[in-house]
Amino acid sequence: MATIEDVAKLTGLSRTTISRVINDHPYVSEEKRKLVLEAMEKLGYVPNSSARSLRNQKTSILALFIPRITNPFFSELVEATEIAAGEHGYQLIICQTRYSPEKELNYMNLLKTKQVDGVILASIQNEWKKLKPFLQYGPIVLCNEFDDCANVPTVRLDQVYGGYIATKHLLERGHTKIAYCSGGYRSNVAKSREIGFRKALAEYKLTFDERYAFRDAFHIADGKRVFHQMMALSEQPTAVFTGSDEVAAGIISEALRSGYRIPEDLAVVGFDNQAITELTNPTITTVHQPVKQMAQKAVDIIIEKIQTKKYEGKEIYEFPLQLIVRASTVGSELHESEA
Amino acid sequence: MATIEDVAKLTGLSRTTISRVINDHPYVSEEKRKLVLEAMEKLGYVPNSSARSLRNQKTSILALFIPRITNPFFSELVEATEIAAGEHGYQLIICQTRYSPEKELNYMNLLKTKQVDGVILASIQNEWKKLKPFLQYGPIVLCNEFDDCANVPTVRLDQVYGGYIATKHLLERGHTKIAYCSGGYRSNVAKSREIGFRKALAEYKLTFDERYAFRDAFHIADGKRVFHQMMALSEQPTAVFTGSDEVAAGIISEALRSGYRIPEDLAVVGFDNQAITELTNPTITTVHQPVKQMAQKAVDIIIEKIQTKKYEGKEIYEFPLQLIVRASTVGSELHESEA
DNA sequence: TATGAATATGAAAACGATTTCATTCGTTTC
DNA sequence: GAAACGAATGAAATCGTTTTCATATTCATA
Repeated sequence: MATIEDVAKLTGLSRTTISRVINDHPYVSEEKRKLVLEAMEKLGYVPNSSARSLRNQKTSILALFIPRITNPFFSELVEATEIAAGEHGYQLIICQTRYSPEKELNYMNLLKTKQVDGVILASIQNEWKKLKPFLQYGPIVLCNEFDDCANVPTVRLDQVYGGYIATKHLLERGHTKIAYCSGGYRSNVAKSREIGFRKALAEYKLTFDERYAFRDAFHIADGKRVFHQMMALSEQPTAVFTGSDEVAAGIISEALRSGYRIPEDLAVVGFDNQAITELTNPTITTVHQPVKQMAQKAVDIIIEKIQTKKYEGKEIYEFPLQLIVRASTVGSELHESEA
Repeated sequence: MATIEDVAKLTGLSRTTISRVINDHPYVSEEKRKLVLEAMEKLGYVPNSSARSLRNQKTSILALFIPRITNPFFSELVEATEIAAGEHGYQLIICQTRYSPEKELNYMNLLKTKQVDGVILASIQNEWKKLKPFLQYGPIVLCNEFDDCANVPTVRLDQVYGGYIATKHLLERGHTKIAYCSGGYRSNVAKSREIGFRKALAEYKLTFDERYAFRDAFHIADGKRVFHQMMALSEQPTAVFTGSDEVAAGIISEALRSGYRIPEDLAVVGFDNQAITELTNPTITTVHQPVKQMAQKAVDIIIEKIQTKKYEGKEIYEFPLQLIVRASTVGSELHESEA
């Protein structure tokens, strides 16, 4: 492989001048610039990234932490983040923690060893005090997931509101026995939605019933399981709030198979507004999350932090959620989207 | 940030000895080793990745090229590849070409600039002669997608067979008017499946009908569109082969909504064996692809190539596909999986 | 015509690791 | 008792850039 030294030799110039041409620095005569560019072309020269990273103390790589990419919500987040990073000349390394605190800490060493310039956490598996020490090595930005203790920029969605509007929608339609599904106990996203859920119940003078709570539902298969668990209860719920469209779809699928009518026997609300919501019959009422905007903002912020080198300091950027009403809650009646 | 020099100073030893401890080299007394480890701990020292990459001429990063990650097939591939890479101490950079030849070539510079040690192509957007020159900079391994001209290791699935068994299944059930859906004209995966499709037709003395061909179907929405296009034909097909479960699900969803019965009025075969196949009612007959095995093999191969530094040479590793029979082709009759 | 910019170039020192080559001890071995 | 060998250590070169200085030239200005 040709190095900058080879180009220097071929042109009879110094490495300095070659470097100036590469980096578009001033004070290079047009004559030499041409000469250098030709030599680079001829040798097939291209600057070595490792050498640049070492000298410039930056890698132009970001790390994105997610539990697993096969969750469509995170697929969408990765897609948007990769595109946004690319627009800034950054590459994206994927870190699947698979809900393991150890794996998460292990991936954090990417920051410590300077293999990446910054870390975007879209999920959090450790207490903040375990993660905080890494801040001395580079910026950490929270995106989607959040932590009240974390003194770093956070790009998030108003999940309390999301849980609230979805639940209120069910309450307005007369339901009083509403089950609650979420993914994970540790997640503050899930906790916030539950707060919104409870808030809506409270407004209707209802209390949260722990028997109706299922906090370990992530996939389609979990939805199917939960449906049967719900139906095994002495007092069956007439509606269910879920933390993801996959879970909602699983519930609906199994309910239909068991001869239940949706939404007459069971109304279902999903979350995420995935393509799957338009697939089932009935289609799924859900909450739309502006993932692209969130990802774009997170990338903008982290690049700013990389440049200013100020990593600490809480900043919250919050985007709104939107209820999308479909047939899984309102049946064949006329329905419309509401904000 | 502490450097190796700081550790050397604190211990009164040379950089050489510190490096020996870091890399577990022989000829370091137990006494000094302890001393060094303590000093590293005390200083919070950790080796700088860029410096190591430069000196060792390796980054421990792989690049994975895919069209877009929100396609569940590629999500699954990324998940498996990231895990396999991690087991070998490699990180994974995601490159979404979004079906653009220019983007693909642009990402290829990661190899040229030595930002990654190797490239795994799970999709191909350029003619091989455009990609071949990059082989001088590092290994390229094809995984899933393939190209007859490419003189590099290829890990693939027997797509001709996949197209064949799915189609034969429909033929055996008496269908003679079978539509064909695939994703992309450029893909050799799609082309191979079509060969298998045609082969099965030929065995039943049937010819391929171009009016029944839809080669631009990727997503759920495409499936819905295709359903209506099929039904607008003067002679409507009674069965349809699709290149993805999403498309199959889209077709089924729209068919049911239009009052068609599946499979009585229209039998549907999907591809990929995604979770979605168990969601629809009826469940979807599909072709299972051993994605994890394929990803694991691709990673093993590329790491071997990185080590041996021999990049050229065709090697084909092929994994089998398997038909999974479900209700979208056999209705309520008793059905079973066949190999 | 001397003076001070502005322009153009290069030598050498970083960046932070690893590796080659010497060197210094002990210990065997003949 | 000298030669040979293995263990333990360090000085300095190296990986391929960028940047800091220093120097040389040109050119306008007083």
